[in-house]
Amino acid sequence: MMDGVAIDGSSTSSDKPRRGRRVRMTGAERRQQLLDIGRTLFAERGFEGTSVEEIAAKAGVSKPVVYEHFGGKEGLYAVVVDREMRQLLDMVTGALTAGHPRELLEQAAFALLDYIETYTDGFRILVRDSPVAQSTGTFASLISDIATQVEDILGLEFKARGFDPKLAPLYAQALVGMVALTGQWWLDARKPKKAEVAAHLVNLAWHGLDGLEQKPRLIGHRKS
Amino acid sequence: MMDGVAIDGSSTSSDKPRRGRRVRMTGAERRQQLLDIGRTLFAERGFEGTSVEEIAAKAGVSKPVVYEHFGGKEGLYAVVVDREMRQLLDMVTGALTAGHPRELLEQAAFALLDYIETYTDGFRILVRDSPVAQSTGTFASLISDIATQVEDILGLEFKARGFDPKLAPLYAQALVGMVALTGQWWLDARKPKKAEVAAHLVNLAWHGLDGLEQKPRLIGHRKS
DNA sequence: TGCCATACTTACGTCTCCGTAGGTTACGGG
DNA sequence: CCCGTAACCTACGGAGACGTAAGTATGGCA
Repeated sequence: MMDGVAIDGSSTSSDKPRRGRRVRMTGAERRQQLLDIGRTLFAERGFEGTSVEEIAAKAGVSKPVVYEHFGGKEGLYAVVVDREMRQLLDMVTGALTAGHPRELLEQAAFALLDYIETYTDGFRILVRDSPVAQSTGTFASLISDIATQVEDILGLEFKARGFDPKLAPLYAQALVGMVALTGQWWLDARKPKKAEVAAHLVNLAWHGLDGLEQKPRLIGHRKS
Repeated sequence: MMDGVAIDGSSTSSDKPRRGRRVRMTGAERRQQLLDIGRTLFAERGFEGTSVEEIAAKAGVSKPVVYEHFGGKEGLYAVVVDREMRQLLDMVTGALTAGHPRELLEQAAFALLDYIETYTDGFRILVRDSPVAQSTGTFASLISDIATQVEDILGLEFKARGFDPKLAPLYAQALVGMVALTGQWWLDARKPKKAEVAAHLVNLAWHGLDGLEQKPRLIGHRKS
C-alpha cells in the first residue's frame, strides 16, 4: 500500500505546485484535486471499496481535509456523480436537438461513445451501483432519463406513422440499452473506431438485421 | 434491525419444519435455506451491504453455522452467483440451439425475459457488481458469454450473406445489450406482457426502425 | 514586522463486522 | 436406554474505517 504521491500528490490537470516541501493549495484547488482523485478511486474500487483515508493519502493530505470540504464520503461521492451525470446528460441532450430521427439517433449514439471515451472513469462510476441505491442516482435511472428524451422523439414519430405511442418507452429503452451496453463492451474492446461503431449501431437500429447495409456511413459528425 | 423471523426462519420452498420450539435442520436443508436467504439479501443490499450476521439472523441461526457451511461470506456468495449464472446460461443457451436466426433471436429474448421474471433476485445479483470485480464473475462477463454464442450464430449468417465476420461481436453485443437493458427496465415497468415485449424487441432487431411492423407476433413459444 | 484567517495535522473514540475457539443440546441407532 | 455425532450456541479477538476534537504552521495583509 501507500503507492507513490505522498507529498505533493498532484493529479490535477494544470498545477504549478509552488515547488516547496509541502504543498499548500487554495481551497478551490484542493477541492478540485480531491474530486479528481475521488473519481478515479471510485471508478476502480467502487464506493464501499474506497476509504476516505485512501483518498486523502493520494492527495498527500490527511483525512479531516476531506471532511472539511465535503462533509464525508457520501458528500464527495454525491458531487462526483452529480457532475458526471450532468456531463453525460448535457452531451446526449445536445445531440438530441434537431434533425431527422435517424440523424438524432446517430448523433446520440456518437455522443454516448464520445462520453465513454473521454470520461471513462465517470462512466465506470455511473455503471456501478450507488451506495443506498434504491432507484435514484442509479445508472438505470440515468438511462431512463435519457430514454425519456428518446421516448418523446419516438412518440412523435410513432404518431405520425400511425403506431401505438404507448410503445414508445419500450422502443426507447431498447435503443438506449443497445447503445449503452455496446459502449460498455467497447470500453474494453476498443476494436473498431468510435465513429465506425456508431455507424454500425445506427445501421442495426435503422435497417434491422434483415436489411442490414454492408458499409454503413455516418452522415455527419463534428469532431474526431 | 432484527426484522421478523428469528426462530424458524423458514424461507425454503418446501419445508415441513418439524414443529418444535427450535428448528434443527439437516445439513442439506440448512444449506439450501442459507442460499435462499443469501440470494435475497445480496439482491437487495449487494455483497458488501450484507453482513453474515444478518443472513444468520434471518435464518434463525447463529453466525458460525454460515461459516460451517460455506467458509465465509465470499464462499456463500460464490455459490449463489454460480448457481444463478448456470441457470441463466442454461436457459439462454437452450433457446439458442436450432432454427432460423430470427427464431433464435426471438427465443433467446424470450428466455432472458423469462429468467428475469422467474429469478428476479438472481438477475439483480448478476447485474450488481461482484466483490473484487476484476473482470470475472461480473455481469459484463456473463453478458459477454452470452454474446459470444450470439456471435457464432451471427458469424455464420454474416459469412453466408457476404458481410465482414469481424463485425459479428459488435452486433452480437448490441443485440444482447438491447435485450438485457430492456429486461432490466421491464423489471420495474412490467407494463406490456413478457411475450409482447419479446415480440417488439424482435421486431426492432429484425426490421429496424425503418421497416417496423405495427403488430409483431411471436412465431412460437412454449409457456406463458 | 507582527497578527490572524485559512489550510492542515495528530490522535483518538466508536462502530461494525469478519472470523474463530471452545462448549452445549438434541437426534437416532445399537 | 444410552452414547456418539451432527447441528448449533455464546463469547471473544481484532482489523478497518468513519468521523471529530483540539492543536499547529503558513502566508498574505495592515
